[in-house]
Amino acid sequence: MVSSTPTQDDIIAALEDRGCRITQPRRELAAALTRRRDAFSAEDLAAELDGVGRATVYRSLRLLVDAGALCKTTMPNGSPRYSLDNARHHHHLVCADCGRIDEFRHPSVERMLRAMSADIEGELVGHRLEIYRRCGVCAESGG
Amino acid sequence: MVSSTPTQDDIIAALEDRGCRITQPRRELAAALTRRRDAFSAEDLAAELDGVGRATVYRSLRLLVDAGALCKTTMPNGSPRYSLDNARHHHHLVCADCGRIDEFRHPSVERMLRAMSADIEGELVGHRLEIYRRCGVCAESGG
DNA sequence: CCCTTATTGATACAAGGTATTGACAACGGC
DNA sequence: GCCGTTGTCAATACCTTGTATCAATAAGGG
Repeated sequence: MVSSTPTQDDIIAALEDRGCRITQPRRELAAALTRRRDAFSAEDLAAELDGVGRATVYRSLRLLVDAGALCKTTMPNGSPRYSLDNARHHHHLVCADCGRIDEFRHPSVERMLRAMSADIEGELVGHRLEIYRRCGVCAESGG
Repeated sequence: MVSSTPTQDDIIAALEDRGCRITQPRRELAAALTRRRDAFSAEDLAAELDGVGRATVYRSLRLLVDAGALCKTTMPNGSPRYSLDNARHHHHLVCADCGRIDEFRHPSVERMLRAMSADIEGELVGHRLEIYRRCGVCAESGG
């Protein structure tokens, strides 16, 4: 159970758990991920990893999202960003200005889903929730 | 105030309200929209509107989303869909199987947002919420 | 009816991602 | 420790969902 920022080994372990082979490109990718403290685009990451093919970066990102080691978040303009997954179940607090992504958990979200499932026909199979805000830094700097 | 499924005239009116010119392509597009009872992709619509350029379709869809006559929703796989906007403020109930999109309003959503805004640093500027389910039809037919 | 200006269609381009394919390398078996 | 299987790789082509550009056109106010 990973409960704080994952290390390179945590990411590798997530792949091993899924029965994936641990290859050199995946090791490089895991290392690059742990160096990133912020949210990033797949293209950014691919550009950083010179020896690794673009398709491999995309494939690995998908694997890691499926494995729960990464989160994929949508910016207000629809552009996707990836970030390390710190906690179990959470949602995303996205700064509409600087793009910074924080995870958060709030009991009201689960409460909302429970309340809705009672009133909704059919079985709930998932949800997508992003909260957009201006973060503290942007609120101060931006007028 | 449009409160049930909009007609072609409602869509045209939404464009007029924004000071847009009512052109032949936009009339055709509005007619095509009212013929669609389901959610659709922009490419589908563009393919249906033979005389209308692809760029025009995309431009008009954006206008109509901005004007509040259309909703843009994200499917579980990330692919976008458009649907007519029936009510004022609402969220989307998307069937993960057939792609059917229903609008819904539930007080718990607003309650959740209020509760969170109290606990979140910075100003909330928006949100994105989709609920994925299996609709009644799919639950019956699909085993 | 004319003039201004928004709008159009065509086309090129961009972002983000998947499919294909021949080559390669991980790793289990021995 | 070597070998064969098979997952994975890089490269590349392609797809989807748009946006930018630009010359030609048509809406609609005066």
